Amino acid sequence: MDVKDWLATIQGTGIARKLAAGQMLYDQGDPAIGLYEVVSGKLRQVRVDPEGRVVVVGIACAGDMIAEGALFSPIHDCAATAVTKAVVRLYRKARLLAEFERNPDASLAFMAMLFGQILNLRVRLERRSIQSARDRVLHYLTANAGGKEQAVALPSTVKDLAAELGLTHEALYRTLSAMTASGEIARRNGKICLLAPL
Amino acid sequence: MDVKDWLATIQGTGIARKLAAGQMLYDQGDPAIGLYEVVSGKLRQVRVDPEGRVVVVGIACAGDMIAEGALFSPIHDCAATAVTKAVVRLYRKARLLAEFERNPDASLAFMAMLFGQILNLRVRLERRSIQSARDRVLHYLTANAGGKEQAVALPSTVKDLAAELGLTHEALYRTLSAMTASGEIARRNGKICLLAPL
DNA sequence: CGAGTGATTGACTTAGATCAATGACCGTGG
DNA sequence: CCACGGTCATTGATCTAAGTCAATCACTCG
Repeated sequence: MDVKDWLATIQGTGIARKLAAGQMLYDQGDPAIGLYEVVSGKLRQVRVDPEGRVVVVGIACAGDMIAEGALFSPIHDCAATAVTKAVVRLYRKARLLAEFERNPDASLAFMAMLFGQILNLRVRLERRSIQSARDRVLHYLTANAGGKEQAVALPSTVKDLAAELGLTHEALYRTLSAMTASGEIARRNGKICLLAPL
Repeated sequence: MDVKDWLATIQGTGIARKLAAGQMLYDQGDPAIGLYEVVSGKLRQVRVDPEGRVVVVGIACAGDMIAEGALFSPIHDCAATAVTKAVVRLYRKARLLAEFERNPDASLAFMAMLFGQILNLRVRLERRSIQSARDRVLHYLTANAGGKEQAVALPSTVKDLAAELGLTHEALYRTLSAMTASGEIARRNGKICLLAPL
């Protein structure tokens, strides 16, 4: 059983909320009342570390869940802001916990979802161990390419992708240009296509 | 309820196994039969990515759990090798799943543990967004310092720490030397002490 | 007692960070 | 409707921190 299936079963209990582009859903440190499913649009999750540096934790798209930590912590450990117009659905802590009490399959589905995130984080961390900007981009593309012709839609802006890859946006632009010039990739309306090596 | 408490309740079901230093517990791709608790010693978890690069996923010490993914995947996604002489306890998949069916608190404890890992990974990822080697080291130290005088025991070798921080070992040695010289840190028998700024 | 590995330091090079400037685009308000 | 402020995209020039190559010493293990 998948989280989505299971969420569907308690769908009625979710409270929908609309966000305008740029609107903040919650801030780091806000009391956590539950977790959210992204129904449409994109949200940017951001953490600021003790020294004041800003780190993009991730970009959540339709279907993703955010703030799972709400179940285990009284406050949010990162902030979430709508990048585009967005709709989210809130699932209250108490209700979810009750569901877990009652339905072990739901628990398992939730664990699997959490573990999926762990895997995702591991891959992202692994990527940061790659020195070369080009190889890092390639790693990202191969890990995320989908569809008939290997294409990746950029999560939000190129700047965000740069942050995700741990590069400055300038370095990423340059790398992307170089890779386009060398025929490794092609950019088509907001997507990056991975071209097969000859 | 904490995972440890709960594990303690089913302790009897764990199967202990001894490892010599350097011995591999399981390899990436091996069938996963369950997850392990590290009873003593240290294990290094390593992943090799499709291009053949080696990435240290983490160093597990006594009390840590490894291979949680076993519950959700038929094979191991990384390899685990004993760094020192070590003892691990195996908890079989089926038994854990049965426990989850029966005891929702166990499920919750397990989820909390998984979430703890997510948080840990997030912090590590965040650290990689820091440019300067010095600041990265500082971030690591402040995040991990414990005890009366802020000290961090290096997980295994300095080389491993370098990998964890995403630096070459040379760069780390130099940074550590510079920081020692400037009085920011002190090194005492395998520990790094964070010295308060004047 | 070698062989293998970690720790440490030196010299040199380079990829990417920084600083800087420009054009495109978008929403907003007068 | 258009001017304006803001942000993103893109490219250039410069600089430096960290990577790379290389050598040495210490230590452990069979």
